[in-house]
Amino acid sequence: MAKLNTPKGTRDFLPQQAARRNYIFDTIRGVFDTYGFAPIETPAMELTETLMGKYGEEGDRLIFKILARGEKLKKAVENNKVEQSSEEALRYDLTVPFARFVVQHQNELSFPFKRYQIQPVWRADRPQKGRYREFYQCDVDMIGSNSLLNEVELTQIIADVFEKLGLPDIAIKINNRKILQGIAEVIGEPEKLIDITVALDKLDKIGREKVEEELVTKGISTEAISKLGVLFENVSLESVSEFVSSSEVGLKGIEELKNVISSSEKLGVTICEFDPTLARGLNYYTGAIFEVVHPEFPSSICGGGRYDDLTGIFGLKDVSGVGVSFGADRIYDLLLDKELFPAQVGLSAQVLFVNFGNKEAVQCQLWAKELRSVGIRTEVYPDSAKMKKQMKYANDKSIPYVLLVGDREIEAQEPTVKNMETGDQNAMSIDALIKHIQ
RNA sequence: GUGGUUGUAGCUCAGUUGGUUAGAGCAUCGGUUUGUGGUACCGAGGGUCGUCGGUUCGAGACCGAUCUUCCACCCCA
Repeated sequence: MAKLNTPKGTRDFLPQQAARRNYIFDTIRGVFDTYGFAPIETPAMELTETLMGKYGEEGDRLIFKILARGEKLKKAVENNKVEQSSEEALRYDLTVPFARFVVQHQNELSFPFKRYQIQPVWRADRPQKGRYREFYQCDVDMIGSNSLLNEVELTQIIADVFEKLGLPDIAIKINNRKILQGIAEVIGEPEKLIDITVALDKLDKIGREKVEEELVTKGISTEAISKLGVLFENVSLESVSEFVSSSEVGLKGIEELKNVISSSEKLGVTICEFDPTLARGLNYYTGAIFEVVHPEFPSSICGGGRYDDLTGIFGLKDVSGVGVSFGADRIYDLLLDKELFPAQVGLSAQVLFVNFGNKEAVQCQLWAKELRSVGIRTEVYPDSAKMKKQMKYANDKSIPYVLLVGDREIEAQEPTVKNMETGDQNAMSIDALIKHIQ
């Protein structure tokens, strides 16, 4: 057999895996529906210019560019051009395409606009555990409303989704970019917000010294770094509030954060926790930022935040949005590790008709039609293969009832029904079988 | 993009310091059983040892490159 493989970081999904993935998508979609979000879809590829510059330097590098074709490629090669990519690139996430979508269709939408979108995205990243080059994001966003009610609704949605998936032991880590901005202001380095937040994000991972080293390499003054000192020792909500008390933006962030956490708690969502080191590299966040983690999984399984200016880049000012993205592939890996997939996910047919030959198969098709009309999942084996093969097929697919239809059964108008679990079998009319199964 | 790691049958893996025709279990297919699966027994198919190049009389084993896997960075769902 020829050596076959899917491209790096991409996978095939066998029937059971696909069924389990659908279970995740269906669960998430079900929750989104109950909050009144509407589904949309956008193309797998966007114009390169739509994507570039929205994700920071790192993000831009990971965008899959599509090669130019035909004459354009020929010319580029002939002229020794470095740039041989076309105008198109595969989408890197669903949020930026959504912003483009909103601006482009602003006159056809009514605001605040609540949408969800479950589609694959592509990143030219190095694959590792829980990290793929093609993966599905399940995005839910509301745009055109500044209200913190939206943030609260998102924490409810997150809690609902993971409750339904049997994963209540998650934590929603919350921070606010305004607080981080306040910190940057207080230490006198407001321009270095991104560098400071990214470095701070690693505090629990690499420790204070390494963070300070990184800050130095980013050109932040030692004076500013020493001012940060207090935060390294005590990063409670109180200490951070105190730290940013001279910054208007910082205080606003604290206020928003407290509001979201306490409002969520009143609605029974008690898994939110303030994490001042949560930064998230995506440049476009301006307010609340979220990340959902599970103690037994190395990376976040859901993340998002508020973005005030994203549509501004495409020419629509003063429209704020907030949303989160569920990482279906990581959730899949986690559910698999913890063996949390319900057993009935991916059940095949309930009934298989064994095929004895053309004449008998016609009777099977007629009876199968009756069973299907009342919603019983039914197959007719397509070939009059050996009985052993057909029984094995039913056994392999865990089909609980096998129906044998030969001359005797047609004569009596009652198929022989075999219960594959007990091995018992007896003649039964189709009506009796329907009653028995239902 | 940086550093490391992995690759032998569909899957999980053996393969002695380089030495004839590379093995096992599971899976698949066939038979024992032409109207009976899940157990048992018998048998069969399936591998240019990831790929290309090098060292050697001789390479699955050694060296180099490349691809892939996984891991740590970076970043992120």
